[in-house]
Amino acid sequence: MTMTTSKKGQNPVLLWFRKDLRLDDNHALQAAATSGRPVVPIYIREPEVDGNGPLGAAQEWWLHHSLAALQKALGTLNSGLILRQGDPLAVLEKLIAETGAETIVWNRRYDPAGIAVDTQVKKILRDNGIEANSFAGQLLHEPTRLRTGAGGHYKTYTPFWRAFEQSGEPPFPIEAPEKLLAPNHWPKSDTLASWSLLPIRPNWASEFPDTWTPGEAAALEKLKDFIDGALDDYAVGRDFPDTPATSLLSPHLALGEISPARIWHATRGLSGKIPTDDIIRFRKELVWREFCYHQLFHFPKLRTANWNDRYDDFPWLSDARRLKSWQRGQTGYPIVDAGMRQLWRHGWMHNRVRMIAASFLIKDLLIDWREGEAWFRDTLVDADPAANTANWQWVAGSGADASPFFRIFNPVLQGEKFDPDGGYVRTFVPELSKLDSKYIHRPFEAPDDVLRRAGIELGKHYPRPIVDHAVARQRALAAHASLKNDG
DNA sequence: TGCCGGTTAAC
DNA sequence: TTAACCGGC
Repeated sequence: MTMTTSKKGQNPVLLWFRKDLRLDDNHALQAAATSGRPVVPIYIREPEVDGNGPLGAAQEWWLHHSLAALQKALGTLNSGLILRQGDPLAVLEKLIAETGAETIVWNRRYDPAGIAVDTQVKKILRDNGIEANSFAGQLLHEPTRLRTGAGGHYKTYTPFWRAFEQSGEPPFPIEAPEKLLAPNHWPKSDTLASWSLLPIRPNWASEFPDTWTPGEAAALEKLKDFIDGALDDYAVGRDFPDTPATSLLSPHLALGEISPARIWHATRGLSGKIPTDDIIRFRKELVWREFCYHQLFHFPKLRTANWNDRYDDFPWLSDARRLKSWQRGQTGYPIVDAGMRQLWRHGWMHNRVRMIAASFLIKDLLIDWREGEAWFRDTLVDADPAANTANWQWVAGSGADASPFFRIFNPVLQGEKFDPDGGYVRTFVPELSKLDSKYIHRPFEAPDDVLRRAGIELGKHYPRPIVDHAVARQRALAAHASLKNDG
């Protein structure tokens, strides 16, 4: 049968994948699979919005491999994945014309640019007689679901968490379908290689595969490993960057290779009916993700504007040299440099170290948090439009329920507290690997003979601190005090 | 999900 | 001399 002879009822359903690159717990997929019609799964590489690519470079590396994995997984359902690029509405209209589709389904996304696109697409397609249906599943609950007693949105985490807990269990995940009906005629697809998502020269992602396996299968495996292992010590272990105590699920979540509902419900029943401290702690992190989307939904400018406009007059410094030192992990503070180099090598940084590195940029260097947000967005494989922006504002003090600005991390003390033996530093700052643990977080205070024995000449093998923390702290407090005191 | 400096109390 | 505590930033 050819396209032109296909009868009504055999018109395919377009299944539009976005940041939901999975078969498990996928409601749009479920709707397509149970429609009784052939399904044409598609992925559209969308153009830049707001002068920023939708994805940073590290996440494009991930996307490449994730799409390859999804293509393969769809193959096991006797289906496939059509790749197109361009303005989504134009691409969809073309695909509708090519396939005769009368229905399109997708899972909702919650970043402002995505919402704007989807709202327009849905309206225009519906005006043209196309059935366009969207589904939930990227969050545990829709960002509009929880309301304060006064009917507004939450501005602090603890009441949000309480309301979340009291509002009932998140929906249970659904299983992947076993089969999809293939169309009689597959539309043309771009090749994945033609999108050039992988870095070529220099290949800064060369070590990513040692750390990461993108794709749904690896995500589910990682979840199982975490539940069976590290979750048991999560509440304490999560703060120690040299300990494998975190889930490592963030990049999988960021592109929707695994659903938060799947994760949430996987943590039940480990120790009877009552969740342990470790489980609660972990679930609270999932709910922080929800809280970040809650903020972004109700304050769409979150990436570019201070949530608290009191910070609009903050006297940030422009300092390209120091910004570059921070980006390259050459600040002279080992815990900061280890974190920034882990970010570059693995596309990921341990959460505790993210806070330390972010505090250093904002408070020790007085560089605008937006510079940090942009760098993380480009280099993190788990970059998320809500979490990345909300968390930078959290450190800066400008965000919702943010850390007070006067909470300034001392990078030496933080290193000594959370990386006491310096194992994390030695891994990512190898030039310090032979330094005594006593000085591993303060090489600038090490006696000459200690440095000599470790083969280190400060200023040559490893930088002296680019700022004196005690001085920088005072400068930061003074800068903060210069703001109008209205809250 | 701080740090700092001052005070107090025990030795 | 040091640990514990506290207020201020």
